[in-house]
Amino acid sequence: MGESTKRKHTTLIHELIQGKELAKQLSNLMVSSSPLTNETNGLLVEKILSSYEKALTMLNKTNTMMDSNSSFTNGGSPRSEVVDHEFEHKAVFKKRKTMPRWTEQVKICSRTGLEGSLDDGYSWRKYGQKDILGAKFPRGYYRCTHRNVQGCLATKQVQRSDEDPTTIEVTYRGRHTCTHAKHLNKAYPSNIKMDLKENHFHNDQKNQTLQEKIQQTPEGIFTFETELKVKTEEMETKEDIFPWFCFSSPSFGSENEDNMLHESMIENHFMEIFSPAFISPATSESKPFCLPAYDLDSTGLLCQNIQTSESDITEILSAPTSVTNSPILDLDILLHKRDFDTEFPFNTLEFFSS
DNA sequence: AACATTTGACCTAT
DNA sequence: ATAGGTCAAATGTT
Repeated sequence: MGESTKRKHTTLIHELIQGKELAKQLSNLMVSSSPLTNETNGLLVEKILSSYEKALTMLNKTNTMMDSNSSFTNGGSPRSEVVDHEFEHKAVFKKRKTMPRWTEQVKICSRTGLEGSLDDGYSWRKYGQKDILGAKFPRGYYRCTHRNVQGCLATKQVQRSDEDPTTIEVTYRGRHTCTHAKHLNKAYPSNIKMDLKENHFHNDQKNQTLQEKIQQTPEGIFTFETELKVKTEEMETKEDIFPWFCFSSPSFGSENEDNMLHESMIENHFMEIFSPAFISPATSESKPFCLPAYDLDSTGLLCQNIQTSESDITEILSAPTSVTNSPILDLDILLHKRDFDTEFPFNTLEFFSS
């Protein structure tokens, strides 16, 4: 590469570094004010810094390559595309490492195995599963559904705890930058109780299937009594608290978008408390009171669509995402959970202690 | 067709 | 070398 081009590159890098530093200073200034009211701004700064970081990384890499490979000067060549993908790929690993990370431990009722709180208000897509050395249960890897569309890099890992199989450890990485988070939907009216009571589970055929399926469940995970407890175990990056951990925010209730998220999050949690397994709105596209399609994957966790052959049980608890033909379960099921318990007795403790 | 999960291969960090 | 994390082709579901 020519000397003048190289000098231009150096200047460009210098400018980028300066911009990055300025963004950092701005970020520091913002920390002194209320971090919650500044969440949106913080996100913005985070994005700015990330852009600078990316640009610098790419420039540095290009510089190195230009030095080592003088023929590599045509930016639009197929080779450069390959290289770009390489950057991207490596950047993913690098970025993951520096991303905010925190773990939430979700306690599940020993009798249920169903955990509504795994619905954290965002839609996730499973992209991998791994057996972890020394761990009894595999770890599931999830990324934000809107990653491709909006470049949202949030991911989570979900794994059932070894010591206490009634606990599920969810490790989040990265903050959501997408705007499609389900919790934005205000599809759930506040008069939940009334509306729910209007829906009746009166499909006897389905009921029969339910009984059969539950008895077939090898691991006896399901009952219809739920109870949940969520605790935040670890915050590795305190400023990157997941929105719905911020219930005590003094600014809660104001009109900014973030706080509206909080509000609907609480709404969702309210729903979950009543019926985590059945009315959790995790993936349903704003179709109130229709069951989302849920499944237990081999990590023992709820996931969206029902495909696992082992999980025939999910036919019971799943509903097509289409409104028109959704079988509807409602609180009646919950209200009659005792009936279910006596009708389909099985011991989930056995499962969890195995 | 579009979008989901599964799973073996591959990549990176240690 | 190995474990953990991610990719992507195959496959399933709606």
